Amino acid sequence: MVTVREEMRKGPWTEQEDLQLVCTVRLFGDRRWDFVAKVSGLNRTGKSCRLRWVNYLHPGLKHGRMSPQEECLIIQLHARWGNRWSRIARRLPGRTDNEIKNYWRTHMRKKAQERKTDMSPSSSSSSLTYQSCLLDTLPTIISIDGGDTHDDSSCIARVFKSTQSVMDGYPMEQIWREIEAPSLLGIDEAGKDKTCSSSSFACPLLTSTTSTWDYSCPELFCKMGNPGTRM
DNA sequence: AACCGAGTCAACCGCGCGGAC
DNA sequence: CGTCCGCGCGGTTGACTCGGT
Repeated sequence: MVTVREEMRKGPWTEQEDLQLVCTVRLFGDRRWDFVAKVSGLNRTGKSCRLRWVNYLHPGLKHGRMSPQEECLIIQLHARWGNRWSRIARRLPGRTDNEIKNYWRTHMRKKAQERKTDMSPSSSSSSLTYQSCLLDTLPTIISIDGGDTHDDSSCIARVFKSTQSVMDGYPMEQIWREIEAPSLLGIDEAGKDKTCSSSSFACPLLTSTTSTWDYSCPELFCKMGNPGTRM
């Protein structure tokens, strides 16, 4: 018997692999990834399978550009929690931590570059700052985390609404310039965040505790129609 | 038409945490 | 109580796309 240890496959997923993974997850659930990886016949690690599922195949995921509301929410939540992408993602239905992380990095890099070339003091002349906006809207978010709000969708709507009104007429340009000092907000970056751990605000389709996901969800197979497609 | 740089996004890696034994 | 193992998270990388020159 030749005991050649087969190399685990890496790199982009094929349509066939996606299909295999989806079938296996349908059968066994999305918790035991090592097991799923084994029984699926995919020559992939459990980790890789989980990542593919969470970031691409999971039903309910949105793909495409962030809406202005989502952008605002990301800014606010990042100011509050820092790089806790998974936590931020739970507040954004259909978005993954990876997506948000990528989005943030892309924009931060861009804005950092812009700032480098634009260090003129006049740029900070505005008396209205993003942080002051944030202080206005923060209670809304905190009330969601802390209070036992029950209706998720109405919570989202409220946050979006309040952020939108506050951010109205406030250029994203300036926002990005000001977001580097979240400590100014008096936010406890140690992030104990006791309140949010029990929050019921998370997207029902995205929470990591969705072992009870309804496998009959038709979206899955809509998605399977165009696996791996880029936008 | 070819080249180049910036932007985007999927995927990998390493680490830490928590549960099982 | 200590060790092992699986999972989740955050950071990073690299391939691909697109727009400008």
